[in-house]
Amino acid sequence: MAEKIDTREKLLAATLELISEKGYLGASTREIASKAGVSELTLFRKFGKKETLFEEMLKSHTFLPRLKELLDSVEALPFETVLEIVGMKFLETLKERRKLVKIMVTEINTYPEKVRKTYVQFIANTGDALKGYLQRHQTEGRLRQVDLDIAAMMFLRVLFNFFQTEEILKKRELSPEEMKDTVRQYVDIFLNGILVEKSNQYSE
Amino acid sequence: MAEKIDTREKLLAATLELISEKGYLGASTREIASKAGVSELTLFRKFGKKETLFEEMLKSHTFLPRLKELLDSVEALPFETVLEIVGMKFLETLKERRKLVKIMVTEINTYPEKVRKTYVQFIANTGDALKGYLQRHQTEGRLRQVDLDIAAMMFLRVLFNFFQTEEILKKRELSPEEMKDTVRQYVDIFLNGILVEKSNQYSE
DNA sequence: AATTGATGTAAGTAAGTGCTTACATCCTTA
DNA sequence: TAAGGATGTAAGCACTTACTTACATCAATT
Repeated sequence: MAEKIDTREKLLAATLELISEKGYLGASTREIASKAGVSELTLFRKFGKKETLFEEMLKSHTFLPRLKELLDSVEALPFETVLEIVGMKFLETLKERRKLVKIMVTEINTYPEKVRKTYVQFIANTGDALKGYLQRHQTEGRLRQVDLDIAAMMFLRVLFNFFQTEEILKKRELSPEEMKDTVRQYVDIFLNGILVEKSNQYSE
Repeated sequence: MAEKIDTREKLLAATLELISEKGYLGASTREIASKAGVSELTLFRKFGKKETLFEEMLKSHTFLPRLKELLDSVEALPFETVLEIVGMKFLETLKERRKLVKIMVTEINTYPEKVRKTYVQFIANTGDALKGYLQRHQTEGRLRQVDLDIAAMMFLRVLFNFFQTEEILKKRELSPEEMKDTVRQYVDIFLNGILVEKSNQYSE
């Protein structure tokens, strides 16, 4: 009877989809059940109430920012490259979890703590990992004495807002090339901003 | 009979307040009218339907980013100071329009075009003004040859996301001192990132 | 063959929603 | 003082919502 799990997951997927499109209040349990291809009663048998369904969906579609491992593997590469890789990975994860990101941004009113938790789990964790990487280089004198909490978050804030504006607000699909270009330009400015020495590759 | 206008404005204010708290669907016309201290019927007599009320509210609470004038008046000051002033002004405006900002971010699903318009009107205009300022200095060789559209927006994105995370997501009241400190650190990195010469005020 | 567990259909409930209608009460202006 | 316009109260309508109850189906397990 493998349907048991399957049904649950179909419901969770439909919930993610519909709530990201219409919001928590706009997505009715009838429609969610219908999209999942099950009866509404099944929805209530599995989750009891809509609120629980929403919570379970948030739990199940969590971010897994495996950035620490990634950073270890690219540590030897030049600064610029590492930041570009981190930036791209960050944007790609946002894109992959597009619907969840939209819900996070949109449903702060619905269940503030749960949504906040999901957000922090992803953004703050990524920020910490990035901060750790920068720290190693700061102690070796390659970076200026800026606050690395602020600096790491600054980098992610730019990317997050870029994603939010283009993909969520403007409903525009970002191509990999456009993402890469954009990340490059942000990295250029950001890196120059925290490096001790100018790289000057753009001097005319 | 000055009440005519007063009633309208009380309704618009209540709409802003309630929709920012509970979302468009969560804020009922009954509750809006009650918060405005008028009867629900009055609401419908003035606005016909909820959708119109929402639209009028968006129109009435528009951003007026008088940044161009501000930039003219501080043009002679050092770079760092100008950016700090612009950053603070930007954050202050976001704070002042806190509820509207929240609605903009939250209600993309409700009326995408209207919300987008409100957003663009504010952010893009501020970005343009800032870009103009930077451009004058770039042509005089003080700034590196970075794309100034990207650069100006980068600065605003950091601040917007900072505001969004702290004030909206974490529901934390930012003090002027904290805002000033934060802006300073972002300006420091950003400015170093676009300047031709290092300012080096942080070298140990 | 009997039992069990997951699912379905169908009908319904209580509450809330946006919005309307009918009628009354003011206050201001002519 | 009469008229008009803005507001109010009250009732209600048609609809949707989250959620429930009663009963049936059907596959896999025992």
